[in-house]
Amino acid sequence: MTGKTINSFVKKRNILLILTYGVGMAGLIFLLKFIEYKYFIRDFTTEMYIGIVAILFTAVGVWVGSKLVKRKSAEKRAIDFEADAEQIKQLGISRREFEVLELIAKGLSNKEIGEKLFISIPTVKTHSSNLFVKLDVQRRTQAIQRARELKIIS
Amino acid sequence: MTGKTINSFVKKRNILLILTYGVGMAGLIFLLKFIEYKYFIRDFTTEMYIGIVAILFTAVGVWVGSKLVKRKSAEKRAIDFEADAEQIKQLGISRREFEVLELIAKGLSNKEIGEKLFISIPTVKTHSSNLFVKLDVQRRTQAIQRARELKIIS
DNA sequence: CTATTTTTGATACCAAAGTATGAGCTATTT
DNA sequence: AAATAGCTCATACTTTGGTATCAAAAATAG
Repeated sequence: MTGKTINSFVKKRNILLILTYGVGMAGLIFLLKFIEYKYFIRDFTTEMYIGIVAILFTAVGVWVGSKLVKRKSAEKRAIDFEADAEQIKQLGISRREFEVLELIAKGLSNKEIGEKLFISIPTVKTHSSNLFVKLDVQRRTQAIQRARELKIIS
Repeated sequence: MTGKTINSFVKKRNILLILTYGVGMAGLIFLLKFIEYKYFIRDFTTEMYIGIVAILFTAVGVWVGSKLVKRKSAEKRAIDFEADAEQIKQLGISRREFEVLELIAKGLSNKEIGEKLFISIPTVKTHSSNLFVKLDVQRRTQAIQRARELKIIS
């Protein structure tokens, strides 16, 4: 769950992607050569031929470009999501406290949180109170805001 | 601020975009022709020439593709943002109630909201209470959650 | 100009949230 | 075995939040 693990994962995926594109492009060139020599044998003028190449490779480029951008934003999201666990540990937030935080952010009352986690209201209050100290806030609404800033909840 | 206004705006932008790309491509083709006839005059083999065309147009395509995707997501965001005003009116949320909602979401207490808006605590309570009815919630934490779902706040 | 909505405020009361303190229990680590 | 950390719960108290009801300016629409 460390940054290095995810980074190497992303690198592997990118190498695969580039390979795929490379093979695809080579295939396209081969296809063009094949068409040129086997079927039309110079029936097309050089201009037309170049036009076809330009259109085809523009299309390939558009596809690659959109893929790359989508992948980039997906990586960004992955990195954002990863920041969570680190932050939680760094702030010393315990497992139970985090569960309470999530339910607070969902808008549950202390009573509802207690029912959902099978603990008493005083216990919920203890957890939330400790949580607020660790998040350096006074109220649960602030805790929601803060936790979202720190990306420990969505 | 209506949907139609934004849609026509977006259409205009897209037409401009396509024109720009078209002119750019035409310019590239012209440049290639220019190079072909004025400088190299068949010094390059057809294969090399096609290779250059393929690489250039792939690059153009990648650029166009990424631009298109970025524009698409930007439009999506604009549409999401527009949904706000509509929803707010549909729910009958008043200007002042919305201001209170925003400050609640920022984690402010009723007292702090009152100070910021220069109104008394009872007034803040009146607004928030009416707001909760319109959002169909019981607590301010739920209101935050609900308002985010409805995209009337970020 | 009048009708209506919005905004403002008060009072009273109850519910929920938050703090402080203390304490028992259970793993885990040293 | 002892220390540590996390989870649990209780009691008491204070603060904040939320509802209900009423009412009066102020702004806006018709």
